Amino acid sequence: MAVAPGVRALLSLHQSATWQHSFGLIKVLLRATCLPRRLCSAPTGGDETKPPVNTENESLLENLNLMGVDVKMARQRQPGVLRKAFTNEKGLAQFLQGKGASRRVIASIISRYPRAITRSISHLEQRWELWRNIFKTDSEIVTILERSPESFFRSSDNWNLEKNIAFLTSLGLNTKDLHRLLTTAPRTFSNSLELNKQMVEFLEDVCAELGGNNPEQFVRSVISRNLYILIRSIKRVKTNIDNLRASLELSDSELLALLQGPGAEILDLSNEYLKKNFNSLQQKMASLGCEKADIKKLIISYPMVLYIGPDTLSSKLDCLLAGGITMQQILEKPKVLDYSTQNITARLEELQRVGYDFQKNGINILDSSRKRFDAKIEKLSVSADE
DNA sequence: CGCACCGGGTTCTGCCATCTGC
DNA sequence: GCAGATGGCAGAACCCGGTGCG
Repeated sequence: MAVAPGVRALLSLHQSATWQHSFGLIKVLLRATCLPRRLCSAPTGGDETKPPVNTENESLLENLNLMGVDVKMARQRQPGVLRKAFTNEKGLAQFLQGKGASRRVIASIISRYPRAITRSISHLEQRWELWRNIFKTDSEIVTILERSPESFFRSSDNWNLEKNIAFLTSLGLNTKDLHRLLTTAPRTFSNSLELNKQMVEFLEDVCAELGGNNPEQFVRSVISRNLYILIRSIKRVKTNIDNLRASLELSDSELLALLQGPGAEILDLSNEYLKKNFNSLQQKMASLGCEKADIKKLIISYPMVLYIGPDTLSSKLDCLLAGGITMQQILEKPKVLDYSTQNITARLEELQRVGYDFQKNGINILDSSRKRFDAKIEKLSVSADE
C-alpha cells in the first residue's frame, strides 16, 4: 500500500519552499494558477507592504462575496484569514471545480473553513493525490469535503498525512479499512502521526495488561469496530475502560473480550454520558426487579445499550413490557433494543392484531428487517383467516 | 424452508483551547 | 501578539440481510 512514487518527490519539493516561508513562491504560484485580472486579493492600494493590523482585505471580501461565500460566517470562524494580504480563493475554487465540486459546495466549504483559501495549488494537488490513494474517485472526496471541510484543510502538513497512511497501513489495516476510516472519521488523517501512534500504543498496552497475547490484532479489532477511536483522546478512552471495569467488576479476560468485541463501539462516548447512561440503566433495571448479574450480562452481551440515552431507553423498555414481553426475554435477546421505539410500538401493534404469542414464539421477530417482518405478518394473517 | 445468529452498513462535525513560530 | 496548527470536547441509534442449521 505504498504511496504513489511521484508524490514523494512532489512533497519534498514543496517542503523546501513552503507557502508560508517564501513570498517569492507565492507570487510565482499566483501567477501560475490564477486568472490574469486580479488573480488573488491584495490590499487596496497596498503593494508588498503588510496591511495594518485588524483591517480586512477589501478585495478578498469582494471576491468571496462574488463566489457566494457567507462572509459573516467566515469572519466568525477565522477572522484572521480575512485580514491576510495574499490568499488563493480563486485558485482553490478552480481546483475544486476541476474535481467536480459545484459553486455552491465551494462557497460552503470556504464559509465553513476559510483557511482553505490559504492553501497553494501545489499543496492541494499533493493532498488530493494522497487522498486518492484511498478513494477511487474525486467525487467521493468532494462528498467528504462538503461534509467536513476542516478534515481536509486543517493541516498544511502533507508529509504528516503520508506518514499517517503508511502508519495505519503498517497496523495491518487493509484498503477497505482505510477507506472506511477516511470516509467515516477523516479527521484521523489530520491528526499528528504522534497522536495516532500514542493511541495505538495505549490500546496495545491495554491489551497486554489484560493478558492478551496479540496486541496488534486487538488494535485492528478495536479500530475496525470503532472508527472514531483515533479521534478521541486517550484520557477519554482510558476513563471509559476504567469505569466499565469498575462498575461491572470485570475480570481481565472479561474486559479483554468485551473491548475487542462489541464493547469497542462504546469506548468513544463522552465519559459523563457513559456514566450517566450506566447509572440510569442500573436504576431502571433495579426498579424492574433485575439483579446485578442481569445488568452485567446485558451490558456484556449488548454494550450498545449504553449508547441509548436514559429517556429513550426507558420508554423503549416500558413499551416492550407493556406489549407483554418480559424482562427475562429482553435479557436473552437484547438486540430488540436496537430498534426505535416507534418501530417497536408499530410492530407490537401488528403482532397483537394477529394474536402473536411471545411466550410461545419468543421475541426474535422484533429483531428482523422490515421486509422479513412484513412477510411474516402476511403469513400469519393468512393462516389466521383460514 | 424458516429461523436464529451474527456481522455489517449508515455515521461524526463544528467549535473552542492551547501551543507554537514568526 | 498575530495567525496557524493541533488537540479535545459534546452530541447520542437504527436497520438490513447473508448464512448455516434444524
